[in-house]
Order: sequence, then structure tokens, then C-alpha cells
Amino acid sequence: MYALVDANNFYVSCEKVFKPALEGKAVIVLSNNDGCIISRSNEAKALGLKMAEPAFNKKQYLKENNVHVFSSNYALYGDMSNRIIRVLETFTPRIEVYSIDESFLDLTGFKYDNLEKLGSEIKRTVKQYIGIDVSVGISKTKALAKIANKLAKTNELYEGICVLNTKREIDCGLRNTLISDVWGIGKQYRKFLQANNILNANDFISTNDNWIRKYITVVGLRLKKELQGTSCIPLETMLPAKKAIATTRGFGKIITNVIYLKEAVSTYATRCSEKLRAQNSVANILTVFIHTDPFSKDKYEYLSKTIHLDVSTNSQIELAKFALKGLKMIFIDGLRYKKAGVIVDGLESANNIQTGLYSNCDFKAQKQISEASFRINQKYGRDTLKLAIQGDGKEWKLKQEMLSGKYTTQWNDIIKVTST
DNA sequence: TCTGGGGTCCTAGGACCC
DNA sequence: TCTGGGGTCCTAGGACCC
Repeated sequence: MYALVDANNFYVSCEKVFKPALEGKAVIVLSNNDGCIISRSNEAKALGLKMAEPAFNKKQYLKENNVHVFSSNYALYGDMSNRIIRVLETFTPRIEVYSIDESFLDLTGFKYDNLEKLGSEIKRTVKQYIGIDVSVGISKTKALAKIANKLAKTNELYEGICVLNTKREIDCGLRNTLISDVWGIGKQYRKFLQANNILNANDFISTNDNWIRKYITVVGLRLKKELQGTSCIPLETMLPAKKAIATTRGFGKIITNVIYLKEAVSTYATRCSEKLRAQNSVANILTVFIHTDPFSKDKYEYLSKTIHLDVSTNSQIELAKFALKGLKMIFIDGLRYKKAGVIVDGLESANNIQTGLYSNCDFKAQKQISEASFRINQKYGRDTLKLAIQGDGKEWKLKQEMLSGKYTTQWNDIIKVTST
């Protein structure tokens, strides 16, 4: 059996932990640049605020309805997420961290014979230790656990814990799950399946294998087996190394001057370098892109350049150099740029780098510079030592006008308790 | 008029997830 | 003025090998 533990309204819940006065209020968290609504308290949902809705055209409405608005604070959410995972690990070592607010637990050989009791024990412990409400779905496969979790969240009768174990429970669960709520069925497949009169999860498993294979590929077939109780999506307890790493950001305001694009692009290359190092990888393909505002009346321009590196690297200096080289090739003067990004690809372990036969680069010196810079920044904070070209970011940094404190990761932001 | 049979690797595009 | 930022997997098609 698998349990899927999923935090309720996760980002909003994190904010509430440190501002208890928000309890019972409409609260939302916005995406980067304070763009879209990406987390909503139940009260905010009741007001009709939609997931991924742009916030700018709701400003008046948010004000009128006294909605509390936050910029996203990933330092806080990431740390809270780690704390929840540590609590879950006290229940079983076999755990897959599926996303920032979701984990699958393998319940094989568990001492509890009563799964509902186990579910409520997990829920109660996370709430007590971390202050966050979670929902627990338990069933025979990961796809079924997903369905159980969805039911636990949406049907109050379950009180946050839903177990689908017997055939009767599973049948009933599948019948009550819309096809759009099935894990792996997105917008396109939903439309297609509905057009073919497949409206819920039970309709889906009643559909012919070959038909599913043909139209929804082997992925769809695997999903069908999972929903029938045959596990074929294994639990991944080890975090697999990433195959691609990206750092892309929209700017706080429109950029026209190439100097600011250089600052941004070299900074994003630096972030990629940090992420590569964190998983002991090097990359041999780098893509840099810049584009204008897709929502503007002006013609949308997307410019990108992919560069194949002779020698794989995770060096900040090397990656920034190639990113800037690519930028130079694609930059067109006179456009109004809204976003840029650097993507590194062709990742392999840093332990076995293939050096170039004719390369005259001093890799040893490169490595020593990287190591030194990495240690300095780790000790004194990000970008203490940085490339001059990175600049100060003042012109293009994210808009974050309603950012809460980094309560759990910054000494200065720890909440103060006073008695009166 | 007629032109084999088996592979691999890479890339772009489209679907999905959070 | 203002619309996020990451990732994954699968398939088809093209280029190439013998």
C-alpha cells in the first residue's frame, strides 16, 4: 500500500504558521514577479479566485474583499517542506518526495493494521510538529493513492484521510473521480476522452487497451493498470539526478539596454552553475534565450541560441562566458525584453569529464577558482563573490512587493515574542 | 520497370506534472 | 504598470551505420 501525503494550500499554510491572525481569512500567494495566484486559502477559493489567475486585473476585487496577498517566498516554503519530510521519515524510510508539498510513503510491512488510524496519526503529527494541515490518501498503487488523496481533500466526510482498499471502495472511488482529476490526464487528453464519452476514472479503466495505447501512448496504458490496482509506477526513494537544469526569470520591468540583459544572463548562468554543482554534474549544452512580452500589442519576439561545449563544465566563469556569447549572437537592438533564461543540458557526472584534445584551457586553475568562489559564497552568502558583469540587478530583479520574512532560515527574520 | 534489412542516435514537438 | 518557473517522458522523423 502507498500513502500520498499532500499539504493543503501549502504556500498559504506556510504563511499562516507565522501569522496566526490570518486563520479564517482569505489569503493568497502570488507567483514570481507577483504575477498569478498560485495558492489560495479555502476562504479565497470561496471568493471565486481561480488557480493561476493573473492578479493584476483582480486588484480592486482583492482590496474590496480584504484578501491578504503575499509574494512567493521559496526560502520559507522549501524549508517548511523539508521539515514536513523529516516528520514523514519517522513513519517509514521508504519515501518518495514527489514535489514541494507531496510525498509518497511505502506502507509495506507496516505495523498498523488499521490504515485509517495510520493516516490520522500522520496527519496529527505533521500538524502538531510543523503547524501545517495535510491530507492523506492510501491505496494499492500511486495513481490510486492520488485519487484517494483528492477524495480526502474534497469530501468533508473523510476528514482529510481516505483509504481505498477493498474492491468496493476502489470502484466507488473511481466512479466518483472525474477524468480531469486523474493523475496524468491533462487538458488535451481530457478534451479528447470526454469527446469519446469517457467521463470518469471508471470509464477509463473500462476502455480497451489497444485504443488507449494508440491514442494516449504507453503512458495511458500504464495509468490504466495502476487504476486497476496493478502497481507499475515504482516508488523512487532516491532523488534522480536532473537531466536538464534551467534558470529563467521575467524581469521586474521591461529591459531595452543590452547591459542589463548581460547582467541577468550571467547571473542565471551562475545559478545554473550552483545547481549543477549541487548534484555533482557538468553540462555540455547551453541554451540562452531572451524574449519580449507575449501579452504586449507589439510583435512577440523569441530569440534563442544553443551552444555545444567542447568540454563539459559546471564552472560559473565558463557557463557565463558561453551564455554571454550566445546572447551577443541573438540580441537585437530596439526590442523591449521581458524575460531571459539559461538552460543547461547534456548533463553527466562531474567525476568523469572528457577533456578536449586540442583545448588550451587550464582546467586545473578553473577548478580552483570555482572551488574557492563556491566556498566563499557558501560561508558569506550568495553572490558575495561574483562576476563584475552580473552587476547589482537593480534594473531587472523580480517584483516582490509583499514578501514575508524568511522566518526559519534568516536570523534577522525570526519572529519575536513579547509579553505585555 | 526494377532498388534490403537491420540497427542507433539525435532532435523537435507535444503531452504531462507540481 | 501588471500574466511563473521549473521539470519529465514519449513519439516521429531524419541522419547515419553495416
